[in-house]
Amino acid sequence: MNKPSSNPTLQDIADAAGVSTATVSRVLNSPVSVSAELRERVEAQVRQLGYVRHGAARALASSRAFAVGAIIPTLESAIFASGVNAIENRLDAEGLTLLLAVTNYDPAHEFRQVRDLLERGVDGIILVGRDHDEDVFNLLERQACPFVNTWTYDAASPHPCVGFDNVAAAREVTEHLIGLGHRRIGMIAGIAGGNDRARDRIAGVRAALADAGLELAPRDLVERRYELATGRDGFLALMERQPAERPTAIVCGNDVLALAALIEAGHMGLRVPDDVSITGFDDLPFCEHLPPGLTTVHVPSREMGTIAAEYILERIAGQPGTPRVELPTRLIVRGTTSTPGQPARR
Amino acid sequence: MNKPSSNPTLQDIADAAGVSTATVSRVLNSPVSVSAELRERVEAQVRQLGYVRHGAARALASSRAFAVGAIIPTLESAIFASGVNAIENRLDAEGLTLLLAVTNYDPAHEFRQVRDLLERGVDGIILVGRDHDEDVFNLLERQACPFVNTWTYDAASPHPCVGFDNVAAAREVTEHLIGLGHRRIGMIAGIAGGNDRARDRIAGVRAALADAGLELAPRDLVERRYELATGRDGFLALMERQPAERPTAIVCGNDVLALAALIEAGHMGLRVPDDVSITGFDDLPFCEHLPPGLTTVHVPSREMGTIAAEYILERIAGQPGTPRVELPTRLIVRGTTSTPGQPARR
DNA sequence: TCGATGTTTGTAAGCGCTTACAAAGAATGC
DNA sequence: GCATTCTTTGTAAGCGCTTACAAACATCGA
Repeated sequence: MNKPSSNPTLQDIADAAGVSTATVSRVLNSPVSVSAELRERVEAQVRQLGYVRHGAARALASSRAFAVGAIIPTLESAIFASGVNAIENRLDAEGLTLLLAVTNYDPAHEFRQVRDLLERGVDGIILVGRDHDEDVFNLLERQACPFVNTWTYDAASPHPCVGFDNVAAAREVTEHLIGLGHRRIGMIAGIAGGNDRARDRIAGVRAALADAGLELAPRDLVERRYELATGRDGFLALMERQPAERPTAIVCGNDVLALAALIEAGHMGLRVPDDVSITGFDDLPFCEHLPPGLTTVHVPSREMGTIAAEYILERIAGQPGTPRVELPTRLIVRGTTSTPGQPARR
Repeated sequence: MNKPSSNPTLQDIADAAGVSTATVSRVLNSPVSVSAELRERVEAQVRQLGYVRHGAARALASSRAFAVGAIIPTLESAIFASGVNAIENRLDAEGLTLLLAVTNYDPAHEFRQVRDLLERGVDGIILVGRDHDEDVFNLLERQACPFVNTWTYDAASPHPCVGFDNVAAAREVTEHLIGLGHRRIGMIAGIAGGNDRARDRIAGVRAALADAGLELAPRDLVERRYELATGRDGFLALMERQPAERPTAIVCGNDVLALAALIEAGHMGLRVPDDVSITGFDDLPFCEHLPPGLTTVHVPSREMGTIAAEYILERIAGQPGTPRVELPTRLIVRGTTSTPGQPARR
C-alpha cells in the first residue's frame, strides 16, 4: 500500500530482495532455475511492490512480444465469436496475449492493422480468408512473421491456411436443393470483390448447377453486403417477378442474408419453404431457433481457431507446423428447404 | 527488393540517408521540424528499405505505447460493434491503435486482460460497465493509466464513465407498458451478478412498477444468459402458467432475450403483442426488421465510443477531460407492444 | 582429497528507439 | 558589423529488460 514515486522496475525488486536483476528475471520467466529460497524472496517482493512487467522492455530485450494478432472482418455478427474465443483460449494457455483487430471489410484498413500489429512486434498473425492486399503478404514475409489464413482452404494456395472448402460446401447445399427437385435456383451472395469466401460460394453454386445441366442466370444472382436491409433488398430483387420467372430456391451467402430473405419473404407473403426454399451458411446460433429452422452449412469455427492458434504456436517454436489443414463442414437440413411447391417437411 | 539480413533499424535508415538517427526519428514523428531536403532523403530510404518501426523500442524510449485498450464482454452479439468501431475511428485519427480484448463476462479473465494490456503499456483503457474486480481498479490507479467505464452512467461513481442511465431507460420502457394498461409485467433479465447493466435494468423496472403501485413478483423475474436458448427457457418459465397467472407483458434485458421470447412465444402459440407484449434493449439492427418490429431502447453506442475515446485522448494529453458524460437513450416503440388483450397497433 | 561436473547466481552488454542538450549555421535588429 | 535569437542537426544517455558468459559454490566419483 506504500506508493513509490513510479512503478517498480526489475531493479527495484532485485534491490528489495537482495538479488540481481537476472535472478528476478529468472523467477519471472523460468522459476525452476532458481533456488526455492531466492524464488520465494523474490516472489514476495513482486507481490509486495505490485510489480507489473514492462512489456516493451521485455519485447525489446527478448525480441518476442508474447502476443499474436488476429484480424477479423467484422464485429457485426457472431460469425467470428467462437473462432476468436478458441484462439484466445489456446494462446492464453501458452501465456500469449491475443491482440484483436477489425477491418470492416476494408483492404486498406487491413493493411494498416497488419502493419500496426507488426510494429507491436506480434509473434504471429491470424487472418481471415486468403484475399489480402499484395502488400500485406509482402510485409508479413519481409518481417518473417508467421501467419495463417483461416475460414478458407485452398490446396493450391502459396500461403498457409486452415479452414474449409467454401466451394464444396456451397456445392453441397446446392446439390441438396437440386436433389429436392429445384431447377431454378437463385443466390444472394456476399460482395465477392475482395472476399474469397463469397466468391467461392458463388463458384460452388455454379458448379453444382452445371453438374446438373443447370445454370445460375445473371438475373438470379445478386451480391449484397451482409446486412438485413441489403439482404432483404436482394431477396426482393430476385423474387419480385411473375411467379413463373422466379427461382424456387435461394442460396444465401451467409445466415444473415438468409435471415433477411426469410424476413422479406414473410413481408412479401411468400411461405417458406412452400413457396420458396432458403438456405444459409455459418450455422449461427439463431438458425436452429428461428422457425422453421434454417437449413444451413455448419462451419467448425471453434476447431478452426484452435488449429490456427496451434499452427502459429508451432511456428513460433521454430517448427514448420502443418501449413494447410482442411476441416469438414456439415450440411444441416432444417425446415427452410423442401420440394418445390410442396409443404414443409416439418 | 534487396533483402537485408534482418529488418532495417533506424540506424540503417540514418546511414543510408547520411543523417543521424535523431533526424530519422524526427522525420517519422514530427516531420515539420526537419528541413525539406533531409526529410525527403530520409523518407526515400524509409520506403526503399521497407522500414517498419520497432514499437517496443519506441515504447521503451518514449514511455508511450501509442495504443489504447478496450475490453468488451462478448463477441456473440453485435452490441459492441458500432461502439468499438467508433472508438477505433477516433483513435486511428490520432495515430493510436486499438487493442481489443474480450472477457466473456468472466471477471477473472477481465483482470488478466487488464493486466496484459497494462504490461503492453497501453496509454489508456476503455471498459464496459462499472462492475469490475476491485483489483482491476487498484491496478489501473497504481499504474496511473487513464480509463473510463462505458455503457453506464452513474453520477455517484468514483470512476469516470460515459454512458446512459440504465435504470432510467428500463423505467421508461416499463412506464410505456404501464401506460398501455399492463398491470402484471414480467422480466427476463440478464445475469445480474457482476453485471451492473443487468442489475440497473431490473432496478428500473422495479422503480416504474413501484411508482404505479405495482411490483415485480419474484416469480415474474428470471435471470438468463444473453442467449436464445436460455432466453426461450426464461420466457417459458414465465409463461407456462394458467393464462390468469401470467404477466401480460415481458421486459427483456436485451434484444437477444427479446428475440428469444418472440421465438418461444411463437412456439407456444402465443401471439405478440395480442397475447403478450415484449420489449428489448439495445436496438440491434434486427429489431426493426423482425416482424412485427421489436419495441426496444435505442442505445447511442457510436456516440458513446467516440466520447470515450476522446476522454482517453484528453487524459493522455495531460488534460483532465470530462469524467462523467451522460448520453440519452430513446424508447423505440414498434409492433411488439400494445394494450393488453388487444390487437397490434400496426 | 582432488579434479570434473553440475547448479545457482551475478555481471554487464545490448535490444532500437527518443530526447535533452550541445553545436553550428542562418536570420535578425540595431 | 556584431551580438542575439531562431532553426536545424547531431551526440549520446538512457528506457527496463533478457541473456551470454563468467564466477562461485556444491556434489561426486575414484
